[in-house]
Amino acid sequence: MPVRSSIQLSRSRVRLTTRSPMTNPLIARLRLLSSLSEDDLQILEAACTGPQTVPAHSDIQAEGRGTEHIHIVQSGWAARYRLLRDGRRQFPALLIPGDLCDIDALLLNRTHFGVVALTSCTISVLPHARLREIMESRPAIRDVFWWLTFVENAISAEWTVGLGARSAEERLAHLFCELLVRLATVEMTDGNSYALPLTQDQLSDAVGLSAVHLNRTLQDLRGSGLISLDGHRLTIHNWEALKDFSDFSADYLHVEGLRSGENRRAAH
Amino acid sequence: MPVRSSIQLSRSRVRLTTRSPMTNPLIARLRLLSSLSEDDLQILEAACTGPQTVPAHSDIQAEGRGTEHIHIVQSGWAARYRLLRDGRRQFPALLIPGDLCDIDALLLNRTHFGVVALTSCTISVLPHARLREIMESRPAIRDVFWWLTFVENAISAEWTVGLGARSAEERLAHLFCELLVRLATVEMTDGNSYALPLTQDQLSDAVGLSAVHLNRTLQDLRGSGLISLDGHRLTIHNWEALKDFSDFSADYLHVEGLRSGENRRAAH
DNA sequence: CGCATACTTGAGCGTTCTCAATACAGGTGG
DNA sequence: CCACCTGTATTGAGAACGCTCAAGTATGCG
Repeated sequence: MPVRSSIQLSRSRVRLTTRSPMTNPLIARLRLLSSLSEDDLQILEAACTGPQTVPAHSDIQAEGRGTEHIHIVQSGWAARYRLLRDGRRQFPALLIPGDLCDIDALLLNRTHFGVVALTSCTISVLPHARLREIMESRPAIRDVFWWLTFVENAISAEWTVGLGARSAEERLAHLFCELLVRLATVEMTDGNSYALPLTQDQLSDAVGLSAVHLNRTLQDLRGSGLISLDGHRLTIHNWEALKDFSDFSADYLHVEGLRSGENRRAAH
Repeated sequence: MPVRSSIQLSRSRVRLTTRSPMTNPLIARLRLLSSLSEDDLQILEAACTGPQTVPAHSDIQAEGRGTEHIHIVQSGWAARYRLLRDGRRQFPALLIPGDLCDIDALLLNRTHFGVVALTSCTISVLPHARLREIMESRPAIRDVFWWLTFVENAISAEWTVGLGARSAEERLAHLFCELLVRLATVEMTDGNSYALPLTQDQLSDAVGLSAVHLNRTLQDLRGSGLISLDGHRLTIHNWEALKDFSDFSADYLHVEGLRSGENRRAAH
């Protein structure tokens, strides 16, 4: 039993050698977590058109607008955001490669949240019309997108709990745990360490703290020896202790994948 | 222009005379907000089995369990909850008649949130297997359930924003606005007033405040003349002012109903 | 080298918390 | 009808937490 255990996701379904580093991370994630066939994955990948670059700080999707595409983060970090009257800003979600920015626009007229690129991002686009076609002919894909919606919902609920009931330090530690697990599913971690290219300002909008207090909280966390954050690389020195401190459990991220599906099959 | 304007939802599709007071509130809500046919509504209503009574304070769905049914609130108030190690509790969602308690269990193995009855509730049950059958034969119903998921998601995001960026008083005022609109869709309001059967303890778990501070915040709100809360009836004396104070906009509740659907039709 | 952005630190204030006591309400049994 | 009991609401006081304002220090880029 190593003193510093490290997070480990099952990678049984992943064939690293067959994937170029430029592979769509959403596809990578679904290959790992869903039971979609290679066929389905390829159809989906083909439907994602033209990754285009969005510079940091600019909107991927403006607040209150409609859209006819789903935006998918290919590389870089983004966030859903909401501006309050007096200029306060809150991120209800942080988006990393493989995340859908605005799937809710598929059925909702307007997204009342904007999506902003926190770093320079490449974003690919999946037209609603095309996705509807695909979902019609491939029910498994439809289920996967619904599943993704549920997972997002679970993350959102967990953030609500954190903001409502956890202290600043716990909240931040919890976020670092969440990010390790989520980044691991798209192979953006290196052991217990990952690149965290956000500014403290941006982090503070995610955890609902002022930038000043975020800075101090970060120092407390560093001081406790649980993590370090130098340059923009976050390292978790003691995963078990950080998990324990922040009361983190990866359950809500549903990293174990889709329900195995006897019931679904039985029903069809 | 009345000084105290009152909230008004379009009720054009509702035929009040044809509905008994015992009608399934989920069906009532969908009749109002979705474009489901009367046929679809009836199929759905028929699939909701045996409303059963759950006493206040007991679990409708235990934390971390799986389930083979969707639980639907018929009457009474419930909440999704999450317990933290040290006993703190947070509600990521408040559930009123017509709400689905645990639709995510349809695709997720376990719900990591519990559902508790806040008052005595009647809960009806929709078996997953049956719902899957129905969704297979009635795509419109499938879309409506996905739409409901998105709306929940939007509410959850809005709560995140509130907890992260709004003051105690704004947060509480915002919740009162939200509840007015949501209750109006199931006809549980009387003008700008509604029964709010929750204890202050329960309210405090929804807005992430201590019970003591919730009490004081409530008094501030009462003192400002915007609302009153006597017995368990909440009255909003000045809807516009309360909306303005809490920066509330009903957009995120999507009370205007499903997207009109040209795109959906075009794709099929 | 200089400017802009990000990070850090200090100090004081305001909000929200905890602990603890008190008041009030509804329901039960004597 | 009253005494009591439990749960809920209210109040006070002090402490902790997180905020704002403001200054100062890195760091990176042109």
